Amino acid sequence: MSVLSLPPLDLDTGGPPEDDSPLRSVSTAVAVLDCFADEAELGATRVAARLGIAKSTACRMLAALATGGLLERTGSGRYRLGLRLFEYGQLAVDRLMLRDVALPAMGDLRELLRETVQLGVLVGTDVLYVERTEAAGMNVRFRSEHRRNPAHSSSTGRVLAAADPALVTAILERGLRRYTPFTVVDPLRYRQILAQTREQGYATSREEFEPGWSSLAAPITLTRGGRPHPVAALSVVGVTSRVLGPRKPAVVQGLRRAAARVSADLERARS
Amino acid sequence: MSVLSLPPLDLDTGGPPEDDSPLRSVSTAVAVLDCFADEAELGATRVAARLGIAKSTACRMLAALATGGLLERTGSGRYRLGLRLFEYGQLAVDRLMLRDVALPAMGDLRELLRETVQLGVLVGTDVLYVERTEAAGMNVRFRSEHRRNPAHSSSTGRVLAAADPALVTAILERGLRRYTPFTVVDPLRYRQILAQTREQGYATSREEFEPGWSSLAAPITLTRGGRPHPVAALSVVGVTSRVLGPRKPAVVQGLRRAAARVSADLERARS
DNA sequence: CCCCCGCGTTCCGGAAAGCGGAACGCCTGT
DNA sequence: ACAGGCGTTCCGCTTTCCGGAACGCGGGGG
Repeated sequence: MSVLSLPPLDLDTGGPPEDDSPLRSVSTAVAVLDCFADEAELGATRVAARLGIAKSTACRMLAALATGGLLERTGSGRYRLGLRLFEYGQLAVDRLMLRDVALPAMGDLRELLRETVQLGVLVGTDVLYVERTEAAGMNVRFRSEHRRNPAHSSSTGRVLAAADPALVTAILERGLRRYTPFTVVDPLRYRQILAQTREQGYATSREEFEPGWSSLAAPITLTRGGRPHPVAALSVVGVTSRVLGPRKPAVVQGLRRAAARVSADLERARS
Repeated sequence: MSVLSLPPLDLDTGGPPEDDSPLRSVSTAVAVLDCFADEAELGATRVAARLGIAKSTACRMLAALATGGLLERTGSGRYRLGLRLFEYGQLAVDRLMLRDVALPAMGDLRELLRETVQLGVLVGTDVLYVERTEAAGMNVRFRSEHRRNPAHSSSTGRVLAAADPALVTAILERGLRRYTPFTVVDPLRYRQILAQTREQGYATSREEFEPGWSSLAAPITLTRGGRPHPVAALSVVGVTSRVLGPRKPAVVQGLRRAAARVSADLERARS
């Protein structure tokens, strides 16, 4: 089912050892970390092979990262991502002062619509979801393969791109990859959709990333320099007939109200 | 109220530039990251001052970490923790195959007791909570200052230390710091409590970390080498009278059942 | 309005640090 | 028992990185 939705794969991992920057050791250390995005456990030999560096170098990198707490040793001498990364990651999100502000509105919206509600921000040309409240009764916290989306095929990405011409350029340069038969891959059509998004104040994505699933998104804005500027987006995702069918007006209304509420609360929180 | 509960502060940050390891640049890069545990935004000058390194060095470190995505540039030329850290952190927790397995049981337990339920693991001599379901109706996701606890004063830490003599040694070496008038700081009494924890199969902490709040914890075990070995713990935290008063037997029973269920599910998941 | 201070960044030479190749134990699977 | 693979260590050469000083800029005070 979700075999189609392979994660977009990080840029330039697995290729040559990396180059374009000072501090070569730090760059390779980051590249080593990146190796663990794909595999849960790695040893020095695997890492050395993937990055094209000497085994001894890989071993030192792993050891250094482990003493720093970014990696942990598993019993068998291999390594995995360390829990200190979890702490740092939580701090990174906390400091956006976004999740805490948005959670109440997200909970209410989920209750109102009985659908999954997501809070997404932009990272590069991808959308990263920093919080999600699941629709169904039970908590199935979102798994890694659904934590990041290409911006062009998600409603969240569109609502953010609609107000950012530079981002649109970057997205088009990267190319509109097709994920389903419905994915919009024509640049002209994509720009039309963005224009429509600007007019409406919300965006939709009809089964453009995963068959059967659609989403709507509304921007969370922050007033910068007099004009409201989107910094994140709230989105509702669900089975197409449930979110884009007869209930669509209700979904849109609830979504826009929730996004407006979060925007106001965020404005207040950033005193 | 929570002024007492200062986070335990990471080891060896803010001192000399770090030393005991090969790969000096990587070590200092990690030290640079650590600087951001305390402050949300930092520039080259501040970092250089904190670590006792040259300003130029700090600048290169920041730039390298930023190109790696571990840091992000804020508008004014300063830096903050990057969202890639959030991704790595989520991956690190996902790969424990713990949170997903535990969430259903945690939700049920919260419904049953109407109290906050936590899932904690050990990192060094601290307890790190990787998931928490809040008691009250609404989601106030746990803030950074309550995401990490010293192991000696928390029920979770005791349930984990009860089965790990080496950990007890480490905890005692570090010292039993006092947080409230009720914190157990006598090593002998601490060992007695651990013995009692071993007998009972669960641990308690009566206002030993924050006045008014107490907790109970039960171990999540994994059979390794024939014997069950605790790898995490479920805990219930609430106002003392509500969790250690007349309801205590019910809390203990629910907690133990939930922990047993998670242990069984975890055993099954690690096929 | 201009100046000055402080910041982040860049440049450069000396020198220490890290890279790679090969050798060493250890565990596993046969 | 043996052999293959792993993570780790050692060592010399060379590369890369550190620190100090200079640069450009932006903001706040005179």
